[in-house]
Amino acid sequence: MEFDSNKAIYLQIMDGICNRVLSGDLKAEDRIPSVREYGAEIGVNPNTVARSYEKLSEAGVIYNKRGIGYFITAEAKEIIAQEAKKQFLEEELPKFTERAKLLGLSLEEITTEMKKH
Amino acid sequence: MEFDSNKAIYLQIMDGICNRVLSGDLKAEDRIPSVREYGAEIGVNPNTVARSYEKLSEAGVIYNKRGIGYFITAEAKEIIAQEAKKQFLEEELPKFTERAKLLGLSLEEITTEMKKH
Amino acid sequence: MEFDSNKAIYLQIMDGICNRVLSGDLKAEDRIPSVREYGAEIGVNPNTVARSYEKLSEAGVIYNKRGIGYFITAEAKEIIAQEAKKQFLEEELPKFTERAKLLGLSLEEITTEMKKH
Amino acid sequence: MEFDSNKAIYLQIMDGICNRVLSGDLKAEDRIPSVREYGAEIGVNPNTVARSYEKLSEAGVIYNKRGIGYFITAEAKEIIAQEAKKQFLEEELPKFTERAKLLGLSLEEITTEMKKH
DNA sequence: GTGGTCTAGACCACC
DNA sequence: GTGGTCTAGACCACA
Repeated sequence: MEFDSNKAIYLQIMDGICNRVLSGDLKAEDRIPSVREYGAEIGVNPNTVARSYEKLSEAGVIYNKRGIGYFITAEAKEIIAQEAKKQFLEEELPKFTERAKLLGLSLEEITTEMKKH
Repeated sequence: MEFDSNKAIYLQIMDGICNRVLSGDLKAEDRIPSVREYGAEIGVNPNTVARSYEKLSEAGVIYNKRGIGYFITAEAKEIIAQEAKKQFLEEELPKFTERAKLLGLSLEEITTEMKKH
Repeated sequence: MEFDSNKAIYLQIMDGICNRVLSGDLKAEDRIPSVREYGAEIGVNPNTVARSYEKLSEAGVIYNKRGIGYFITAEAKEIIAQEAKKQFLEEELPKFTERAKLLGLSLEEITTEMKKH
Repeated sequence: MEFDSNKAIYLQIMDGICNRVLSGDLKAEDRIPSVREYGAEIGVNPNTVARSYEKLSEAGVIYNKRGIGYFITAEAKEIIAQEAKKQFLEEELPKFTERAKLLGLSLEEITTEMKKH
């Protein structure tokens, strides 16, 4: 797995799991790999994976069954979607539009460009 | 001057100068303040300002006249605009659209939202 | 380690690493010492070593794994050789020949002299 | 006049005058411009030009007639040629050949390349 | 005055 | 442990 070295790895791991939940790849009660397993799989220190899991647990996206592993919560998708949507509309979108404006890109150019993706 | 503590000061200084060039406030051959002067003005260590200047110099936005100071290059505006546009279209926009797609937002919703700003 | 006081230490550190890559002493994916370690070893402030590493990183000769250290890139040797050759043929050699011409030295004299070394 | 910002301007001025003597453009007893004149001509602070003239005087390449100006000495060409030749053969040429060797360039390649200039 | 370099020491996030 | 950033203060060559 490749990481953008400009962003903390544990955050990128969190994003990866959240995105898999959003996309439906991970569903409620699915088990995710142990920190050791997952760390080995993506070539990252288990401590770093543990940090991601800890944060996700705090957020209510996953929960721990002692001695068994981590599982996706029933509310995970909802939590993530809600949080993500809010942040997207209130922070990312305004920043994005302002930046486009500064660069002299019109709304038409933007939408044209977005359709390519 | 206020700085966002989430971003390195030297980067924010660079951004500040680039924006002043983009806005036309700084023009080709204009001299920018000495590292000591500017550092005192914005309450930052001269070394930190020097770091910004060095980076901008490498980027071709400013150049140095020995013993005199730093000056805006003739190509500064072009370089900055080009770089910014490239980064926007190749990195930010794709990330943005992908994120919107993941959140289930349609192109119409996005554009509606963008028009508000 | 000894340094030529006419040249910035951080440049000499860079040269040292580049030469070790060229000679094959350092290969792709090899780890180089941490800034603290290397600084202590050669009697130089870690900040100065860090500056060298940063520059080499920008040049694509080494890359950083967060929290782990710096490693030689796969393209390092190629980049260094190419850059060195380019600089030699386009800058040093012309300067050298012009200087020889100005001093009234013929090509034969030069080559004879060069064979001695 | 253009200067390489990596080398002190006063040294570049000295080189320029020495080269003009070597090439025969400036001959014994020729007057060179006053520091003020020359500074204005090449866009350099007169102090900097003065520094060059001072160094050249020390070296015996030019001499001063009080109130009149600076003149090329009779021995100038000889002094420069001798000094330059010595430095060239003992310092520049060995460095040059070693560098070529390091880059894997053969003597034939070098001479071929030199003939182009 | 200008920038360039270096040292020493500190704090931080991250692994 | 790792590097990234910042401060403070120093010395230097140069204009």
